[in-house]
Amino acid sequence: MITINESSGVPIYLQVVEGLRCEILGGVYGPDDRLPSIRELAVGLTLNPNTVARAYQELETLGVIYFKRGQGAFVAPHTKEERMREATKEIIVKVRELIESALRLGLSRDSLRDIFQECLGSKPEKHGQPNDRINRD
Amino acid sequence: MITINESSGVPIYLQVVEGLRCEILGGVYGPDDRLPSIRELAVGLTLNPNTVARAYQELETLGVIYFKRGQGAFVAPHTKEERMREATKEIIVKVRELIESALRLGLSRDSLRDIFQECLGSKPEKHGQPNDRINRD
Amino acid sequence: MITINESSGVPIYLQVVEGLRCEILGGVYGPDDRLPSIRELAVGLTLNPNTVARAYQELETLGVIYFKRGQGAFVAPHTKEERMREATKEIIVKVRELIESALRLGLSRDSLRDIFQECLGSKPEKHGQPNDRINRD
Amino acid sequence: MITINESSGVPIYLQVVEGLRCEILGGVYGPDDRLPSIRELAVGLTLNPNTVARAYQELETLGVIYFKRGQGAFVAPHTKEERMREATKEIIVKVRELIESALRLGLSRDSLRDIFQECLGSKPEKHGQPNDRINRD
DNA sequence: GTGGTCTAGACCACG
DNA sequence: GTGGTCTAGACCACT
Repeated sequence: MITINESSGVPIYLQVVEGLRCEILGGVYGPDDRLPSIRELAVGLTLNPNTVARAYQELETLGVIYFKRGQGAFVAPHTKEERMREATKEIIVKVRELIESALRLGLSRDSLRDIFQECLGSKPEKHGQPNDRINRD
Repeated sequence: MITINESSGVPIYLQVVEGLRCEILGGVYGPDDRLPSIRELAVGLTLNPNTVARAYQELETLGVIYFKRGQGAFVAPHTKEERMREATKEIIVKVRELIESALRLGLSRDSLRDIFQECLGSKPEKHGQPNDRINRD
Repeated sequence: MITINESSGVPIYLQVVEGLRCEILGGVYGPDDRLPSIRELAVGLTLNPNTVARAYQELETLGVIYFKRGQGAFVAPHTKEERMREATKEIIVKVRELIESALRLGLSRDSLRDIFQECLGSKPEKHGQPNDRINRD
Repeated sequence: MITINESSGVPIYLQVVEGLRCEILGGVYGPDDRLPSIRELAVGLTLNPNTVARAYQELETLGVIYFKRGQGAFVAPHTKEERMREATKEIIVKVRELIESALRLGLSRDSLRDIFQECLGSKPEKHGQPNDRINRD
């Protein structure tokens, strides 16, 4: 399910975009599967249909989905590998930016490496953070 | 020196904030040193004084600087260790967010580890990316 | 046979309209011949009967076909010359619009002439474009 | 000046897009020139700002303009040649579609050639069409 | 002042 | 039912 964080500063329509991309990547919707209609999703997420429509439009220009007139939106038949490559490229860009800003703030590469290790080592448990060493302040 | 990227999407005043924080961390300005005046910096960076003023305001609320009426802005007398801890905490939050979004996009922890290693291994050369393995696709 | 391109942006019912007009012009159906019923055509093209019905309606208002209650749709007894003149008029209108928009975009009349020559010179082969000179870049 | 035809069926925001593209191509706005603000243009064309904003967004994704936060929209510094090539490619696609539909309607290549010649030969005079031969019906 | 986002509600074309 | 377009008006962040 897609979750919307209204106070995160991230535009809602982008959260919808990312949420749907994840579901498609995760196999919730296979190639040429029909996505929920704009109105349905808008009701489900208690959003304005325009906001959802904007997300769908974004996904269309990204080539992730396509529309059939009067029938709805469908998952574009790209291979999972293609989409993984796309996702990986985006993450790499973000990692680079993060590293750059961290270095500018004066952190050493070694401490960054440690931080990565700590954060990555954590299991995705909902409650309780095993990395208290990092968390304390 | 602070460099401003007008088309990076990052608000200019935040670029100024980060730039000044780096200079302070780097020792360009010591505790209780006077920072350049808003006007001076605005002229130096060819920015609107309002933008620089907003950055200074932000730095004040962050506790990094303080103002003396009629005299200007001064570096708050925190220890360098304190500021490093602050910076580290911020980076950790960002790393966590990045990891979370990457996992949601379907990347494995192992591939993430690899990406970190690759990007971290890169020397901070300005031009040219040594990590062609990652860059190509 | 009529071919439907679902993702061409052209409304499906208009594709049906044009397809039938071509068949009538081509002599597949002569004056006062009975056209396939809406249901038959819908099944044959795997379309919604509503869509085909709308195409027939359009053709009726265009004067290309007429209906007999309970019997179906029939080709209106216009001469082939009349229909050709109609078709020609429509094409001329489109050509004018195209030229106008091209001129507004800054193309010269001479380059337009060249483009026409190139595109017209192409044989109506289904696959492969002989005009690589234009296509490449 | 941009003119909007409300009853042409063409979405208004696309008319704005094409209008601005023409003005940029025509040199009304040079590289890195500032375009009228969304609100200004909306008032000038008596459109809703949202509609104009959508046109500007479209132009941004097309790479024709770029935004500076808080300052407005500016013409992207592409060469006129690049833009001409783009425009030419689009026109070629349209010409091909037009020819194809004309052939399907039964017109011969020769008559098409004649129509092109007639329409192209016409000078862009506002009133009176010299091509009465084609116009009569 | 600038653009960006969101909501609300309307109308339309299409299937 | 579907999405597409448009308007109106609100609030926000940034310069």
